Formats: sequence, C-alpha cells, structure tokens
Amino acid sequence: MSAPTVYDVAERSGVSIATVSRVYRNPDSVRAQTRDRVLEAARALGYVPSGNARGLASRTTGVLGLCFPDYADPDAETDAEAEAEADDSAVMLYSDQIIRGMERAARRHGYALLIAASLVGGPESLVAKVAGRVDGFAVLAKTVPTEDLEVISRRLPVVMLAGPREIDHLDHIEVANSDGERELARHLIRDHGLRSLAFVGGDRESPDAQARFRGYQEACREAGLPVTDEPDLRAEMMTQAEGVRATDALLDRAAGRERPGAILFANDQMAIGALHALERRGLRVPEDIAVTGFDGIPLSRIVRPSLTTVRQPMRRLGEEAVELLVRRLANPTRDPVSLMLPVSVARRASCGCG
Amino acid sequence: MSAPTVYDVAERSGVSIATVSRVYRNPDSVRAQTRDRVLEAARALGYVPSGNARGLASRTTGVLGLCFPDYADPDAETDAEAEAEADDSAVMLYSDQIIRGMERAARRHGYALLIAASLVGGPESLVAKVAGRVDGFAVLAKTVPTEDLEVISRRLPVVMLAGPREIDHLDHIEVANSDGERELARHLIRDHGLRSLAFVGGDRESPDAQARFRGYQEACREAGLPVTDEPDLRAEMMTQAEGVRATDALLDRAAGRERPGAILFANDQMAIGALHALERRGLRVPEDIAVTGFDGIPLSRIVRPSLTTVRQPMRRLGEEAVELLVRRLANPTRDPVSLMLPVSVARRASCGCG
DNA sequence: TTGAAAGCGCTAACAG
DNA sequence: CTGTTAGCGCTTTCAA
Repeated sequence: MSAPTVYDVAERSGVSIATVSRVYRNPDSVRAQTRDRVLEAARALGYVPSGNARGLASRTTGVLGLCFPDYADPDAETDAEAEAEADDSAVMLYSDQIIRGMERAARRHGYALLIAASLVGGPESLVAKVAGRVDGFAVLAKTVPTEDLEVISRRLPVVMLAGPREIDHLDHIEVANSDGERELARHLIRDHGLRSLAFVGGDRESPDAQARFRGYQEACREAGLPVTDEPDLRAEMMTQAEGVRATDALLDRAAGRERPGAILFANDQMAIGALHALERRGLRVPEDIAVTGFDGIPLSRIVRPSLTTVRQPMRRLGEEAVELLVRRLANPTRDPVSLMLPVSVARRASCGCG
Repeated sequence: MSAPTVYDVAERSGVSIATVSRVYRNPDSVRAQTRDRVLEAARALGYVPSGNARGLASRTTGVLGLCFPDYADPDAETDAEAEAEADDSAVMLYSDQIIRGMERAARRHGYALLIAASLVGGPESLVAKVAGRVDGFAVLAKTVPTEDLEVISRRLPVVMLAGPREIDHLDHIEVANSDGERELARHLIRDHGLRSLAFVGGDRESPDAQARFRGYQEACREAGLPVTDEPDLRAEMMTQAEGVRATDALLDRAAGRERPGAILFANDQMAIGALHALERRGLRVPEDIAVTGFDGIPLSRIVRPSLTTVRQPMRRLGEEAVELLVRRLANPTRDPVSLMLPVSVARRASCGCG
C-alpha cells in the first residue's frame, strides 16, 4: 500500500539493500547483470528513491534555496489594466529574474532550486523551512530576520543579495546603487542641462533606496547644485500608487513656485505611477518635466514614454549567488566574499533621450 | 562540530527530544516556560531542524515541484540584441510565468516550490530528483519521459501541464489551443476580409501546434475557404530563425502567383522571425500581408508592428496546477480531472488592428 | 562485487 | 503537559 523502499526492491531482485543503493548512487560499482535485475524490480514496483532518506543519510540535498520578499505590487495587481488585460509579462519582478539566474546556474552545477517568498503574516519561520531542506541558500535583503539568519548561517552557507551584509561572516553581493543614481543624475544635469531636480526616496530603512539617494546627492554636489539632506519625499512601499501620490504632492507643493525640471524616483514602479499622474495633470514628459526610475523592470520600456532608468543585473545576481554558494560548499572555511555588481543607465524617452 | 540535533537541544534545556520536537511542530502543546527554555537552548546552539529528518519521519515535505524543459530559444539567446543589450525582460518565458503562478498559489497553501529544468544531456533522471523531494509536482509537457512519469505517478500526485494527458490517471490542464486559433482565424477572415491564408505549423508531434492547426482548419471550413490537410509549412523548433526561413520559403513558393493575405504562425517566435523576414523583403505588415502568432509572449507586444496573437494564461496554469495538487493531496482517490483554460485573442497591429 | 549493521535527525503513538 | 520508544528509507563503513 505504501511506497516501495529499497527493501522491497532488494527482496524482489534478490540482492541486499546496499546493492540497491549502489545502483542508484554509483551504477558502475555494481555488476551489469545485477544492476539490470535491480532496475527491473524497481520499475516493476514503481520505486522512487526518497530524497528525504537520502538527504538524511548522506547529509546533503542537492538543492539550493532562495528566500525573497513578497514583492508583488498590490496596485499593479488590482489594477484592471494589469490583471485583467494581463500580460503578466510586464509585471515581471526582480525576484523572477533572480530566480531565472539562480535556476540556470544551479542546474549547471547539478542543483535544483527551492524558492519561497516570505508570506506576509507567515507563522512558521520561512527561512527555517528552506534552511532545513537545502545545502545552502541566498536571501534577498530584508526578507528574513537578521537574528534567524545569524543562527542559521552558522550551520549552512548563506549569501546575502542586494543589501548590506548585515552579518559579517556571510558572502554577499550588492548592486552599485549609488554609482548608478549618480550616473543618472549626472546625465540629467550635464546632458539635459537640468538644474532643478527632485528626488523621491523610499523607506529610510531601505539600504538600496538610501544608496540611491546618496548617489543623487553626490551628483548634485559635483554640479554645484543645492544638496538636500533628505529626499524631497519618501514612500514606504515604493509602489505605483505611491508614485502617483508623491507626484501630486510634489507638484501641489510647488504650486506657484517653479516646478522641478525632473523628478528622480528611487524605483521604476513609482516612476511609472508618476507618468500616470503627470498625464492626468496635463503635463508632458519629458517636455514639461523629466522622470526617471531605477531597476529596469520590463514595464519600464513598455510604458509611454519609455522610462529612463538604471538597469540592475538581476539575473546575474542570481548566477553569482549560486557560484558563491557552490564555492563555499566546496571550501567552507574560505574568507567571506563581497561582490558589487555594476549597473548601467538606460537612456530612454522620459528624460528626453527617446 | 557537526550540526546540533534535537538531542543536543533536549539535553541543554533539560527536556526530552519529544518536547523539542513539539516546540517546533505545535508550540501550544508545550508549557510556555518549557518552550522558552527549549527555544533559548536552540538559539544558543544554532539549531536548525533538519527538513530531511522531518520529512522522513512524517512522510511529507511541504514542498511542491515543477519540472520544465530548457526552453531557451537559442536564437534569441545568441542574438546580440537580446543578450548583450539584455533586458532579460523581453525574454521572459512561459516557464517563468508558470513558476510565478505556482509559487504564489503554493505559498497560499503553505508550500514551498522546488523547480528544476531538464538539462539537455542530463545524466540523472531529473524527475527522480524532484519526485523524491516533494509532496507532488507539475510537469510541463514533453519534459519527462512518459515511462518515468508512469512509474512515479503511481506514488505521488502529478499534474500534466499544457499538453495531452498521456497518462490517463493524472490530473491535467491544457490550454484551448484550437479554440484560440479558430477565433483568431475567424477574426482575420471576418473582420479583415482576408480570404487567402497560410498556416505555418510546428512539429507533427507537438500536440499544441497540431491543435492550433485544427482550429485554423475549422475557421477555414466555416468560412467556405479551402481546407488543407497539412500546414503550408512545418518548423521543428518553432524558433525565430525558422520563422524567417518559413516566410522566405512561402513567399518564394508563391512567386508569380498570388501572395497570401496573411500568414498564421503556430507560435510568436516564428511570427517575430517572419516580421524580420518581411521587412527585409520590403513587404509591409499589415498593409501587404498580415502576420499572427500564438502565445502572447512579452516580446510580441514590443516588436513593431506589435504582434496579433493568442494569449495563453500561463500564470493561471501554474495556479491551477497547485490547486489540483493540493486537492489531490487532500483526497488521493478522487477521479482525475482535466481542465481546459480559455485563451484570448490579442488584436494588435500586425493584423491591422493596431 | 556484495552483504550486514549501524546510524542519519526527526515524528508519532502510547504511556504516564 | 511531558517522556519513551520505535521506526521513516537511505548511505556508509567494514567485512566477506
């Protein structure tokens, strides 16, 4: 009634369970004749080796993991335009690209990939579930309580992605947020001659958003423009809806005074919201005002005007993560590594380059 | 030196291993005071429950799986335009969307998702690896030898996606290929008044491609147009390059005679190849000739002219797959289900609707 | 080349 | 509420 085991296969083929095991693990160590008998019995019984038992006995799983936050933009989801008319396509998120990258790389190394997003009100520690079933895993910043990570990373290779290292003995990969935004702001200032900029940031706790703001500040400083200590506005979740609100707030605030020549958003989603808001107000982009994002999500090139942004190499992030994990698995004591992946500015229509 | 176990935690906190286990499995069944002692010990030791041991003892994993083919379009990959300039964005594939859908749905049900693509020359049976580590899994058609599936599905819930059922006791979900293509052809005939159509199909073994051709035939029949037994042309892999070749072949063949008013391709990739080929020949789409695809990949709306196509609900496919798996897990003996998901025609520029 | 036996770390009755 | 006791199905020495 229950699933067949090595014992069943062994019995049916007249060998010991050790031999059955060998057939699956290292076929060449078994006489061809014996092997065939075993395989035949296995087939007849519908035998499938238990990954759990294997893992338990051998202390490896052949699986790498990824924990990522539930990044779904709720606005994009409920939006009839995005959901009903749904090309899911446009809504591809970071996590999807990281997954792609990791899956590819993992496959090359003979690993499968276990993915799990932190469910918002998740009861059980997401990470524990993953951690218990993989040989090593990557974590997107802010997905898992540092405290948990602290404990787990003592027993298992962990690589932190796209955030500050937080725990100093971990491998870690980040993206050149600051460089990218500085580059972008420079472009606006130097190539488009804009001198009145506004920056819409994210949560103060978001290292990415903060780094981007720093890049913006640097560009302003270089150009001799006024440098603000804080973004002109902050948004918690950095969603499209917040982009709309931020834009309205900024423009209302500027009413009467001179309107900024460009608004730089800490991510694409907000910038796209801004595009909508501006259109509603009858302002033309980029003629009346330039808009930029950050991330290079697919939607950014589909919206009209197409969005000038900074592309993050998310897929590569995933690939590098796997490389780091594999390398650490091979050599658990090597020193922690910290990588910074370069980004590139995508000059498109929303800044006037289209 | 090695990872701490329940025994270590039990000893350090002065309880039995059973209590430690309870703390993780059902915290409320342990007195708060005891629980805290255990948790503290666990923290101190860096204890992480072994998923393998848990799975082995409880006979469940809390993980669902997905096996998908290595779908990368080699043409799209090597293409400098797609790889170097790389917005991965445009290259999002079915599998990515299915993964999205499954991950979401799995999460809702408290499952994590294990994904594995069949590596081309893969040694070990991909599916065995997955099968041994999950409570149930979905398989994209043509990914796994039917023979293996036959064996495995006797022990584990399996749902077949986007293909023929192949094994009759499996749950299975397909997409209304035939309906979609019929709808599309009708639109061309009725709304655009086209009466001379050509169809470029795929491999005779591809059920999807065949079903699409049938839909095309039906529309022709309804409209009193000549009905061919075979597609005007077939392509093995249905890549862009083949789309180019097919288009050239078709047009060369028609040289002198009347050129078809529209070419319907069995998928988007070929249709996009056709767009290139036609441009090269100086033919305008849709004025001189209409072109349609099938799938609704992201690229289809980005190309110029944007491609009229039939959108497949890939994400929903993933969601439904999880629902089916969960339901079968709850009731292993219920009759196999077969779902057909509806598709929708996306009328865009390449047929003259843009 | 094959077999015997001892775990791997946890859950699941069943007692208490 | 907590402890005892068997396994779960496989890998892995160590012998034969």
